[in-house]
Amino acid sequence: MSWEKEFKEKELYWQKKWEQDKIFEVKFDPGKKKFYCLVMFPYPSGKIHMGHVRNYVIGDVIASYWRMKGYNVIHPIGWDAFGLPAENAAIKHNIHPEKWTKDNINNMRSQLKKLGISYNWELEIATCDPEYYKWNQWFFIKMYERDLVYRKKALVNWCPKCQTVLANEQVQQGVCWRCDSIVEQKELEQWFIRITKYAERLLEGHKLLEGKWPEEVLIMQRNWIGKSLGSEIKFKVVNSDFVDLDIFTTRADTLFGATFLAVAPEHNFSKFVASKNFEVAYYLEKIFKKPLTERKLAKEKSGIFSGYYAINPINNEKIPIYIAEYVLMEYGTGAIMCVPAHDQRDFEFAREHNLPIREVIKPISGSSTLPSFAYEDDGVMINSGEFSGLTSEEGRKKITEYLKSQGLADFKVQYKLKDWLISRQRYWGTPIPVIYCENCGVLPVREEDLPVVLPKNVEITGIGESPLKYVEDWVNTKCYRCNGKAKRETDTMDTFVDSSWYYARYCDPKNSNMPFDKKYTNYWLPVDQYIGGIEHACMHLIYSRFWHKFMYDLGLVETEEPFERLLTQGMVTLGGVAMSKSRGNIVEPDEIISKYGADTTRLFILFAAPPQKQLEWSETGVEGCWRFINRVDRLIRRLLEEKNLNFDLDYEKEKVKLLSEYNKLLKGITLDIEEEYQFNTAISKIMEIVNLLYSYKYFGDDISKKIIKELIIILSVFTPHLAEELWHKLGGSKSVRTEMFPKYNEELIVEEEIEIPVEINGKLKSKVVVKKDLSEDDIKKVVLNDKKILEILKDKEILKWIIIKNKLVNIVVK
RNA sequence: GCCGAAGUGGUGGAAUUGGCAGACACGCUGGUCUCAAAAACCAGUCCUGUGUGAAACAGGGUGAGGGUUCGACUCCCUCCUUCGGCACCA
Repeated sequence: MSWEKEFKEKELYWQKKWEQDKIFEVKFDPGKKKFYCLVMFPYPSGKIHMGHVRNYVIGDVIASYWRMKGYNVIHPIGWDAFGLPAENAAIKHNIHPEKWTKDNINNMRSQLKKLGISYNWELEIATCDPEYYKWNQWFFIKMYERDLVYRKKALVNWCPKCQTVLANEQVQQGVCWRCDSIVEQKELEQWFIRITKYAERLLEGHKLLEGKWPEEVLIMQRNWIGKSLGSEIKFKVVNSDFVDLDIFTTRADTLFGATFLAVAPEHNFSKFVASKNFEVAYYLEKIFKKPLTERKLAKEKSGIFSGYYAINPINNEKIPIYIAEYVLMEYGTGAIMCVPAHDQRDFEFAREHNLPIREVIKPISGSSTLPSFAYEDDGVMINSGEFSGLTSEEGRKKITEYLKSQGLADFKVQYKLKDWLISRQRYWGTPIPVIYCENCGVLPVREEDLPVVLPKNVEITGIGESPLKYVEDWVNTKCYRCNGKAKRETDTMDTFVDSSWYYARYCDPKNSNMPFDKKYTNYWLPVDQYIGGIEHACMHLIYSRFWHKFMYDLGLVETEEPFERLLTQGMVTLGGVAMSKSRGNIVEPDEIISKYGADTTRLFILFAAPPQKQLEWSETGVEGCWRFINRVDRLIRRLLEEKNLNFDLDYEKEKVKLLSEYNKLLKGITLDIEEEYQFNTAISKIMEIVNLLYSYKYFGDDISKKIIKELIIILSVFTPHLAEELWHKLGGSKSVRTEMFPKYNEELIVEEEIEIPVEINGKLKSKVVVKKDLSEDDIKKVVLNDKKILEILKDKEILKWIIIKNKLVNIVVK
């Protein structure tokens, strides 16, 4: 049998052995310091891809390292099992979503096991399991009780031919993915979670994460939450039943420059006007026909005069009110004051509709961009009555305070973050636990009636309304209050709900009385290291932070934040672009593993790039890693054969040198893993250790034997199968993965003599060897004895000596 | 448009955070071994020039240009390119 084949069989052998011996089994032990290593759980799409492999291999390095540092490590895995693709598969292949999902899970589980990752499989969960989603429903009810969920009308994508709601990903360039009909917008009553109530706390929490999460992610979240400090100002509407319009602005200092108001087409004021004015009604109808996405992309500033005027509260000026497409209903109040001189959008609108542009802010230094463009920066107020002369910053405060005293304004904090729409008109998700009673109205399901189990006897065709609507014996139920007729909510929850708290469920995955027992979560949480793709920066990582804070408020968890440290890994690419089916540039993990084995695959993925960066797949690089594995194997064979050592006089010196080099490298490896996640450089240092051993003159002595033993332990973090095999070859009886990671010994890093570079005017000219910590004067003497330096200095005048001890000498000459 | 990250040999990537640029690999070239090949091993490999049997030496070089400094891949300014996020947020 070839060695490759033999090695691959060895891998399977060890995987089985680890499982049998339960060496990774989780041990709840409050007396021991813990480490929670979590990778973002996969969606069971069918088979694992290289991105998964990278994610899980990185996770395994971290989990293994801390386990071998003596921490009690929890390293769970599970399945984000609800979602649309299962329904699409059902439509396409006439297979039940549950069957499709479970088949995929079984397949992917066995694929994952081939990687030799140290998971706690006994904690495995799947979110489509009623024992799991029961608690989604439970949390929903707790939120309902605390007024954190509510129902309101919202737009959905509607295919008029299929008579069904479409998810955003089922709308392709504005048409239905199945029948190519043009997609329409339709209003439906839907459930929302009041996440905006937590906006401030989500921002506050960032303080705890600084330095532990990638700065980039924190910035993305901050922008997503989008906090603005401003003012809400009342404008009275002249001669109408509509008394006033509230507007939000961050630029109260420009109030004197407001020459008109604009309101969103969806605003009640617009509807009010449309009811009286045919032209406006026609305009709105035209606007509402356009899909929302298209409207948002429109560059021209369309709008129509409402026929009404408002009173600017600061100067009692009468200004026209427009209905304008560019005003968004979902932000602020849906109405704005328009200051064309100091806002580019208002400026463009004013130009198109011939409205006056009045300058009220002058730059403090430099010149204004007017009249070509709006001047949007802060400055000094002009043409602003008694407020003229104030800076923008003072003006915002003074004007708002003044109007506040008249009851016409107040300071206001605005967020871009919107409430979380969780209703999905889908089958394969958590049923929203609500019933609609003919007498009692909307009622949450009682806790004791949970879970509301998803019925299995459905037909999924992709046509018609939500599949659940047609399951009559499920939809029709009784009201627990009046015993009258009631219907169940047929919408299911967004799958981001499932992934918002799964990390806590892992701590107590089989609990049927509560989501989890605090006894366990208080020990295991927070997650010490979370690993996943950066694409989750804003959705998943905000939702789960919110959910955690909600659990904190319920008293279920003790920490403010769920994830202590975050590592966002880069994509795996081929030809410089992400692997994808449509591009046809996919490398199948299964094929690579069966060709080269798991260890080679792991090693390449870790070695080819630092984890945060993009990783370009390279078959030759993989082969190089396979050769390295062989090189290590040969080293151990050599050790077992080696004999007849002649210890010469230089033995002592060589030994000290080897130990010094080794400890230096080991120190580097430790720092690379622990602090920098630099697995690529950690591996390069391992390679250096191997090279060092190969060239060691007294290979086979006690020192080299000891280093080899430690080398194998270090290797077990990266290439566990190889390490286990070699460990046993050298007589190990227990698993190498349960050994302690070697500690470097600073004292053994001895460098009595150091070579330091000598520069002249900053250019490297020579090198001298000196004793460590030699005094500056003595270094000078050595340098002035150096032939090359003397030659150069012959006809030069020395201006300055720069001597950095043990590092470098630079002579400045003329 | 705004925010962010990055730009280093033929390639992936290093550089103790301001101190010897190119570690460790891949690839390539030459050699050893072999009937041959693979593997392995040894040597070379940033560019240019002078030079030679081999060597050696000089100069240049981290996207471009400027600056700070004895000294810059690293800090500051301007610009270019690539990638990511947000995008009429008042």
